[in-house]
Amino acid sequence: MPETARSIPRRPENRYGNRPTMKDVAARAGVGLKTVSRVVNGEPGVTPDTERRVQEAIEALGFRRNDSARVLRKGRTASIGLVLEDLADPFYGPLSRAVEEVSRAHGSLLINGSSAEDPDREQELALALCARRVDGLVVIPAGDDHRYLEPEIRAGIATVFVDRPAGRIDADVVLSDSFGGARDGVAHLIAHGHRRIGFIGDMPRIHTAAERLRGYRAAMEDAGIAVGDAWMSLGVTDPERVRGAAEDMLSGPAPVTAIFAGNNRVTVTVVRVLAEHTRRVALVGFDDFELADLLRPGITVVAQDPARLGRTAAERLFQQLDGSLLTPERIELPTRLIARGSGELPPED
Amino acid sequence: MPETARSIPRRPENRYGNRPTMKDVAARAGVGLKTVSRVVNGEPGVTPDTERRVQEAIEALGFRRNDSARVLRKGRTASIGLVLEDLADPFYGPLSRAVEEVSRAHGSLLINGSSAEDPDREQELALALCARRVDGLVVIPAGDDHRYLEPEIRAGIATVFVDRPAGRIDADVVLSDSFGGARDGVAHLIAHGHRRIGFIGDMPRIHTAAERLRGYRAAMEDAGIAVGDAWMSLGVTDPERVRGAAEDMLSGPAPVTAIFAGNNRVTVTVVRVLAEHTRRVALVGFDDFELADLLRPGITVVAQDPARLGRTAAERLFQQLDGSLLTPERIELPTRLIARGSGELPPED
DNA sequence: TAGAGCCTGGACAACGTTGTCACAGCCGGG
DNA sequence: CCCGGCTGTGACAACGTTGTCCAGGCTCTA
Repeated sequence: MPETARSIPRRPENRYGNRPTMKDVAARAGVGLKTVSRVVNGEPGVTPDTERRVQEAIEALGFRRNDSARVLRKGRTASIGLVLEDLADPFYGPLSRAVEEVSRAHGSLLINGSSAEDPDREQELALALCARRVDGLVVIPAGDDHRYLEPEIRAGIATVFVDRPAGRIDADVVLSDSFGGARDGVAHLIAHGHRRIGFIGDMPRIHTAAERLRGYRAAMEDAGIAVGDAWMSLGVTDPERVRGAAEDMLSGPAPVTAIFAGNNRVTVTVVRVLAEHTRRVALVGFDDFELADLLRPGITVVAQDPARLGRTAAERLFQQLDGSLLTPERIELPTRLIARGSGELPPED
Repeated sequence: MPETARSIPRRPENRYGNRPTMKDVAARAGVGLKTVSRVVNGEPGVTPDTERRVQEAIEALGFRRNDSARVLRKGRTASIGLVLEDLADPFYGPLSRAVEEVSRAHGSLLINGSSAEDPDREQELALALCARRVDGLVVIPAGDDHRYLEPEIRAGIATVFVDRPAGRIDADVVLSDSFGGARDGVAHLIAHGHRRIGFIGDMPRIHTAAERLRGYRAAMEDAGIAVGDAWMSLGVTDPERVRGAAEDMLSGPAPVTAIFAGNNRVTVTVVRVLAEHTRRVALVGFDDFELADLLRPGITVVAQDPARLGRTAAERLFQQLDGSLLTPERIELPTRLIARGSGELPPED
């Protein structure tokens, strides 16, 4: 009596391309399922001899534990998510690398994605990561309303925001001191004799951009300088428009003699524009960038420490996970002014 | 008779901090488990009225599907892994961003990690990703033996290597034409009159480094120039030693009049060294980098297209997954010489 | 040598989801 | 009025692992 296909409990080709499971290993080694589990996890209570047999079977079958099942059972995924603005932005390289290092030190993997500065995409990404049940989330906000994360946080997903604060929820935040940095940078220009100082920055709906603008205003006010109508350019971000904004400030009857650039992309564009002018215009940029010291003159910058931002955030995340359940806090890291020449040029009319 | 604790089927605080499950949603909506599943997955066959009730329950409880369980059941994780050398290296930013974009277009998440150029760490990472049952793997090799991936590939994990070839296994590979690029770059220097040309590159055990060296030798040989003993520096990689190597080539009785730099980190260091010398030395670097055009002179480079590398690799990966099960192939992308000044300087003794 | 205690190993349920299948109710045609 | 099919719904098993618990065999002591 041949067995019919019907009578065989279907094992439909095991969709991971037919991977061996612990059951298979157990059968081959002639031991129980749990014993294999113990060997795989290095749990005690297995005779050396049994262990060897199991190891051989694992080797022979090419078994690798299925972490999905493990996660389902244990509830911890040993992975954290990172939502950033753009993986390709050099500012975020060291930041994510630092997050990764800390994560690795805690035995976690890093899952990440770019929001491309789009709030909807940020939300979509963050929630997808939550559906994977990452243990924690490091978010560089694109949007300004993060209430959508409330149920997740309540459900125990650790969360830290970096570089920009969270919107409308109470959460851990790690920031650079954008206000103070910008104020110092502008004050530096003022100290070198400038009065007509331009500011080019990102959209003020971005917190850091707003803070830097505030720092600019504060420094000007401290020096008793009234800000000219045409000295500020807000919300321009693509190179062409930054270029236009810079040209505008540099022309007219009373052109600026110095420019403060709100982030490194703006700085670089401004450097290009200034290279085309004969008049020497002073420049201080927010954010350091590679080769800033090699240009002539070197570019004076207000430097953040992206690696430290990332490290601090990630460490805070794992503190949350360790249960040292601190109340949400706002951590501001100091910036550092690096004088390289461009910020020390005297005014030239 | 009060129920005793024993008699209650244990629901031990549900370790995801107590997340609602489909069961909870079903109970609340007064429907069956499977109906909730149907609603969540947008499957047909649910009355609008029932669907509304379920949606309300989902909303009220803050339910989010547990993808771990889903993965366990379905066998596809909708995520791919990327093992790269260093997240913080600007060369890999656009590459990983491109992989991410393609991945996203296919509805997959990206999990990544840095090997830090350490073969063991590469293996550890790749296997950890396999244990998570990523659907596919994009690897920038650090090591030169990838046989450890054989069981995984057999088990159905799609795999593509980028930037450097796989070692000792037959797999898809996407590369830049390092040999041709280096040959062209060196030929460019020769065309501008140089005969004594130095080469500073990475360890020849790295395939790209070896290929670039080969390109250098080929160009020199084509021009009938015998390579001087002191003209080559291989395997130096940290800035201090690159600096030393450059200084060595630039001193002595017959110093080089031009340098070919094997990758962008070397190029940048060489730029720094040359800036300290009065003698004008020509320079061509492999890899483009931001601001190369702003330096004086601008730096002539052999440019790769990292985004295209990443995109090509990721697309190939998803082709493997789609089942258009092409045989492993080696794809070489062309490089492009960008003349900016430093490579066109005439020899100066 | 019997009993207590320890050590090794295995049976079984549970994690939260989805695929399979069956069933109830309804409709229209014969 | 009956029957076949169609539609919406739910019960149940299975995915691969780990935690719990118990059994059997061993050693050690009285």
